[in-house]
Amino acid sequence: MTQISTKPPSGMRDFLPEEIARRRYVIGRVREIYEQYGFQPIETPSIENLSTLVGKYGEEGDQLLYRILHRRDALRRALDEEQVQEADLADLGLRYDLTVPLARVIAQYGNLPRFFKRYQIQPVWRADRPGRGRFREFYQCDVDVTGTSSLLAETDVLSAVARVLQSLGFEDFTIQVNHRKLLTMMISSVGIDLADEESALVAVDKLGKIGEEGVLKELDQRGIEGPKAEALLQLIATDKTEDNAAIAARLSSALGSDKADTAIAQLIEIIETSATGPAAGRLRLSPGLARGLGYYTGPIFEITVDDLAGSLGGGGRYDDLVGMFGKQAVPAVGFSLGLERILLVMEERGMYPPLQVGPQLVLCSMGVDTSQVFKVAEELRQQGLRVEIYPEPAKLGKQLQYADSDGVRAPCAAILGEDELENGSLTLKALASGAQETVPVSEVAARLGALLDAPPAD
RNA sequence: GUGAGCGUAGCUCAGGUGGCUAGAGCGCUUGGUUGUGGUCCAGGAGGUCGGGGGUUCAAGUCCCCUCGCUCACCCCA
Repeated sequence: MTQISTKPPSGMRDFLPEEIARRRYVIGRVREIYEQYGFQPIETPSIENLSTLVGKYGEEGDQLLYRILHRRDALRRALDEEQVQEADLADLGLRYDLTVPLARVIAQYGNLPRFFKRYQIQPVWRADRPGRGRFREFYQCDVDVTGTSSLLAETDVLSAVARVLQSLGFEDFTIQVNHRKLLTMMISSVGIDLADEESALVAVDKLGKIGEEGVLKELDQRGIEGPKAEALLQLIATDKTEDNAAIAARLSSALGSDKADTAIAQLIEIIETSATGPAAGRLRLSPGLARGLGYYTGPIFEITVDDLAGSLGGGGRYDDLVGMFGKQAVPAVGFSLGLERILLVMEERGMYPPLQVGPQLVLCSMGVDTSQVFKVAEELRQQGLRVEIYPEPAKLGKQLQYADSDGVRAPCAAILGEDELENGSLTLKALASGAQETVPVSEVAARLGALLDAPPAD
């Protein structure tokens, strides 16, 4: 093939104006509400030192990091080494999430507020295989609170994301809640070796998808003996009639340890505190919820809706991550909304309001000098209108057709001919109804609304 | 990484068992209509049929390889 491919790389996308309008609408809501909850925006570089990223996400995550080769001489030197290791060839990587860069920022700057509440909406990159709602470059919308172990931070973060979804029109989401320490205790209480913890959790996490039979089979494949697997499944399996209090009581008596009770009490406190906010009634104790990322230490969360296999977002407490940068440990909790997932579900459910970003008015002209046309356009723009000028001489019909074509979809055309120019006026034409009116240039913005509302002329 | 399916015009897609210059709708464009579009009529442009190889007198069609995309699994946002 001699032609150069014009497609973007697999898993990456171009966004055309229509798509941008939808993305901006959602991002706008997210920002508005995150700020209402007192979070401040930050941004960090797309590229981090590899040492910042490696070892934070578990083995699987390390595999999915996009690595950036050394440049020029450094690469040549690395290639000349006797036994070249993959690790020697790269020193930088694209960020895999927004949480680790935040932890680096917290460790780096000593003068941040004691309770740093930040949000961050930027793309991240993962080298895995694209699928439905999965991309190699995708946006996350993170909120985090650092510097406090108070469970109010959890409540705040969960309420903020619940409010975002609510304001976008979601009525049916569930926030699943679990605790990392509870998972560990469940694993050990049934006699599974802690070395198998991660493996067992992956299997357990699939309960909702593959059912009890499926989980038992999967646990067996992972070398966990039948009786232990059964016992673990007993702990995590819940049915819809079992409410949060019942699940909590059951786990407490089954595990019978103070540590377990502490974790359970934390989750209950989060749920109870949230009861007066937007997350009320949405939180559900899910003993099987595991989450893949390695850095969580306390409560963990995930938001799901029934018609999406994955999640709309997830988060949790990560009290040890900042300390991994070799400085003082700082407790933190955060949540990440997946922009692409939200957009996918909204698209499928038709949840977008009408969004208009193109020109409100296309200025069409007939036999008028371009400098005059431009002058009039500027006057309209000064009135606050979004104005596009038809740039070439053409028949009026063609200009009108263009103004109403896909991808422009201006609600109105303005006609500037010799007559209008002479009178300092424009002929406005509402393109949907055909209603038409000649008005002074200075009054176009004021008259436009009424004209667009006018009944169709025939 | 595993399994299945699909790649024909800018877009959505037709093209039984191989057979003339590869089609339709939409879109684009010219004219009918020297300042009124979205209807109608007549024309026009646009395709290495994803790429490479093979079988054949003959391949969009059959076979092999390859690339890309989609769906499911895996994992995740």
